[in-house]
Amino acid sequence: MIAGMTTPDIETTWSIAQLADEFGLTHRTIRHYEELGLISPERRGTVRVFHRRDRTRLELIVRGKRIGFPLDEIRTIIDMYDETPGESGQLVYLLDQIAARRAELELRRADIDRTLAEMASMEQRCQADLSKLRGAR
Amino acid sequence: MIAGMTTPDIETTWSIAQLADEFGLTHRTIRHYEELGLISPERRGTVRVFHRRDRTRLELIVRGKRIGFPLDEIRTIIDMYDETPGESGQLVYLLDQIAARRAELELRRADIDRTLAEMASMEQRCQADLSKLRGAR
DNA sequence: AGAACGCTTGACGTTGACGTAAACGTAAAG
DNA sequence: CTTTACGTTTACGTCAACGTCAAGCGTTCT
Repeated sequence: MIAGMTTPDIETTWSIAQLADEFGLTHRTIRHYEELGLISPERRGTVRVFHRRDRTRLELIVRGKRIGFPLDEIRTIIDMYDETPGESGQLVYLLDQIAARRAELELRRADIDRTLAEMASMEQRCQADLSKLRGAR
Repeated sequence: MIAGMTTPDIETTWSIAQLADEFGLTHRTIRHYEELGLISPERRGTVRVFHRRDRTRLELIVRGKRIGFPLDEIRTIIDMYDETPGESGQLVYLLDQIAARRAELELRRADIDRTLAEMASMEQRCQADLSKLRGAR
């Protein structure tokens, strides 16, 4: 009856629409990521076929975006994930990259923590003021 | 000799150049923030004079940018800081805003933590591979 | 007086990250 | 066989966040 509706578990490839749906992206966005080389889905004729690798890369992309990285940087980051450098120089380079990103991330986390702390204290003040108002009524 | 070089402690206002320097921004950027209503420095004639309020707002802006917020959102956030709402409705609204931003921030923090964890494990693997290579030589 | 600073306002340019519209291919369903 | 659904490329548009001149004003140093 409805094709592709049953046994979604064994499914090992995805269409652009499925992934767009799953990650809340548009087709255009996904194609854009391909243009920038963030993903490179298989082509069956002209049609894009996405494998698990593409799916996980998309996952990393949206996470990177939530964190606030630009797409270029995201590419270098997710490229780090599935590079398997056998050579020593490459390994050192990768470790450098990791250190750099890590520093950046920790800076951001510190910023977030401070902001969260300030918001907590703001919330305290607000609720104090509010209960004062409620008491005065 | 050099004007404005001595006793920088008592200084309570700043020029655009000083703040640009201090925060690593350009004049254009600061003016842009003013155009968007993120700051509103005093005008002495045509010249901008920045007070401590503007300075702290700039501080919050750059932090917000590091976190990855768009300038619009940053404005609503820093506006929360120095609003003193006497009315109950405003207080509730502010509390809502705080909750929303807070949720967003915690999501980002979770993303960052996961990424940091993955990077840590990547680093482990890399260093293991590296010491293997070094041992084999 | 004149040159040099520092600051100002336009106003157009650029980059990143997509949106959007046009025009077309393909394959199953009615 | 046409419609419908889903997919494709090409190409121009848009919005945010500035960059980059150009031209001018007001002190201050010389």
